[in-house]
Amino acid sequence: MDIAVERAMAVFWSRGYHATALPDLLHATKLSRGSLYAAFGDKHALFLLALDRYIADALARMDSELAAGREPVDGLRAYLAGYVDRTSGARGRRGCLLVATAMELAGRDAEVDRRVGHFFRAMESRLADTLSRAKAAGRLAAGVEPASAARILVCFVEGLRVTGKTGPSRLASQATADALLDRFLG
Amino acid sequence: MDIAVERAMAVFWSRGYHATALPDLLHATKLSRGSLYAAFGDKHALFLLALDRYIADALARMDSELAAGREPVDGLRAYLAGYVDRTSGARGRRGCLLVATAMELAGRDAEVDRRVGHFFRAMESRLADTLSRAKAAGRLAAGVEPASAARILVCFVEGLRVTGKTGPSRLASQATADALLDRFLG
DNA sequence: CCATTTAAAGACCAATTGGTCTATATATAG
DNA sequence: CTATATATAGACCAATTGGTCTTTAAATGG
Repeated sequence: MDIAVERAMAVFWSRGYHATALPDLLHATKLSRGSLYAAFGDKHALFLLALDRYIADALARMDSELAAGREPVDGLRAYLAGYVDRTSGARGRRGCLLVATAMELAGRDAEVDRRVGHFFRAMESRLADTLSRAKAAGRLAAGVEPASAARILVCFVEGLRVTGKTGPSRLASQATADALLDRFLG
Repeated sequence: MDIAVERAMAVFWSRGYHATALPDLLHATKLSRGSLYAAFGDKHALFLLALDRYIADALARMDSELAAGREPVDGLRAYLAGYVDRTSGARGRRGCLLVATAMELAGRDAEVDRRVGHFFRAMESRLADTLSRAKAAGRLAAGVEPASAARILVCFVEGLRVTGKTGPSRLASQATADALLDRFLG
């Protein structure tokens, strides 16, 4: 049933929660109505599974980009490059399941609230760790605090996902990300 | 009919486009079904009017915060403080009609695309102008380009709107905004 | 006070929503 | 080969969707 969650995730990702109708999910998962309800309960439960998978994928990718064995500054560059890639052109227009969900459902769905909050905290703490390692290696500019720089980066990349919906060019986005990182590096 | 658009805006703002049902709009505007359709055509047309109003309000506020007669750095501080206020606590949880709309409808609704694109361009150009004035006054740190700093700020404030859905504390958000601005100032 | 426009109330519509259930087909196990 | 479990297709459901239309009430202008 793993593949069904992945396919459902793709539909919710492209259309959002409310705009995804049951026939969309049946078509994407190639499941019958009965099988889908037997396996997942209802639309909302399936959505939460899809969201969980999306979050797990994002955090796993982050862990590999910011791996402890790597040069922290290289990790940050790879992390930002990944976001630039995912927020430019057609991939940018597709958007982000987590940001779309936060805007559509957070504050009205406690299960979503928990997941969104957890994701932002997890992202921020990984960035703060990496920035601390960079600072210890003397790679950060004077006066840059890892904790607040991490919060800035979280806002920046989530903002990239928003502006990315207009499908900006990769070049412009990359230059913007580079300019921000340059402000942090010594 | 101005007040009706304003009330409709408040509903779309709180619930999003798809989750707003006609009875919600009728209740909020205190209009009858017939009157609403006679005045605005349909749900989608009313939504676009509400979005236009939201955008006009945001740009007007920005023009006053970043007024040409003012010290540009003071303007930037006021601008960021406004975002901090609107993205913390309960106001943060309410979210942003423009960001929610971008995530929910951009790429599937050409009228929305045009408006979202216009808004981001307008915001970026206002910020770039203000940053240029700051640079001319010698208030910018060495190596800070107004154009890319403006794009960074657009991403940052839109990211604040996303993370704001978790209702963070005003203090933390303000400290983050201050830390970012400090990276730009000499 | 009357005539005319304007708006309100709400019946009504077909289509769609998420969800259940039954009947049929298909595997699978013995 | 047969018995049983599993999944399919799709009928069916009440509720809700956005939207129209008619009837009644309320303003408004003369």
